[in-house]
Amino acid sequence: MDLYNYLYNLVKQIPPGRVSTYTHLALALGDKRAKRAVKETLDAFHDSTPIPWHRVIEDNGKIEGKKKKHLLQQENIPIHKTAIQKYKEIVFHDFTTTYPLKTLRKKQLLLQRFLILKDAFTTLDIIGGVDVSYQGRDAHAAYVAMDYHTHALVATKTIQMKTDFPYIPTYLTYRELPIIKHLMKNITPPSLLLLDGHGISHPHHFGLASHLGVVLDIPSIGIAKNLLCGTVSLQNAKHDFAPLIHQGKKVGWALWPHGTQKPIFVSPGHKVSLPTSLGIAKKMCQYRIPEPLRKAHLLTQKKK
DNA sequence: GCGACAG
DNA sequence: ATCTTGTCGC
Repeated sequence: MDLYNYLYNLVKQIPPGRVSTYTHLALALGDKRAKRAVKETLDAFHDSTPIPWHRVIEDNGKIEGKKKKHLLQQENIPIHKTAIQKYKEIVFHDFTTTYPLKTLRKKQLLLQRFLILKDAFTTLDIIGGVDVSYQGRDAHAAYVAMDYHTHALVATKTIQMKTDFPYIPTYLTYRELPIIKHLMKNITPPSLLLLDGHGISHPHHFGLASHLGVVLDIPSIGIAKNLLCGTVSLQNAKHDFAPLIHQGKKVGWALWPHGTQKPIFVSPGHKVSLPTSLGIAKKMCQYRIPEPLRKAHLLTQKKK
């Protein structure tokens, strides 16, 4: 799903003499969570695509930027200072759309039925780690495989690819799935895969690590540097970890490797139990970030 | 109640 | 994630 292109086609629907807002476009994409992504996408890429980006403004009718103001005035839109006059009368929100994000959410929930949250792996030899970095729409992904017991480096691979989906909270999978799928082609499957993001500690219990685990059919664990949902149960904390609770259910752990100030958040992806996910994450931590992920991150940075 | 929200 | 320099501390 090329969401950038889908967004561009929505923007093209705004007629001259009318304006729309980041939020209305996000709703037309299917989720108001996409508001930030809409703004960032138009700000960053409007130069490289022929769309009337200047007709998209803030929800309050305020205009940021001289260039946008000038272009709107050329279309006879009355502006006083930074505010559009009678802006509510010219706001366009009657988009023709199929709400692609709603469709993706449904697919996410269908796949979630295949999720297994028990230890369902036979061996534990090779631990893989995947990380992706970006410069504009250019994505670099790296895979690092290490021996679970000796921590010896076993394999690495990096690839480059164009991204067709912006970052939207809770839809991270759809940004990174294409490049990670490509990255994992023709690779000896590891016993288990570490991913940069959440597993079941996700509003719909199906974050990046869970989604990729199911799609690739590989046991997986999510390692996140920030919380997406839930709270850390500090009253149940042990020396270096505490359970992560979301809607009354345990969905992962906050882990402080080697007494670090800021924890990492560990959650089962697929075919791994809660206790096992914590144990493996802890065992792979030489620094704050588990070693296969840390090495993968360094590789993607070097590739740019 | 409202808003924010992994990377 | 990315934009970015020096700097405080083990």
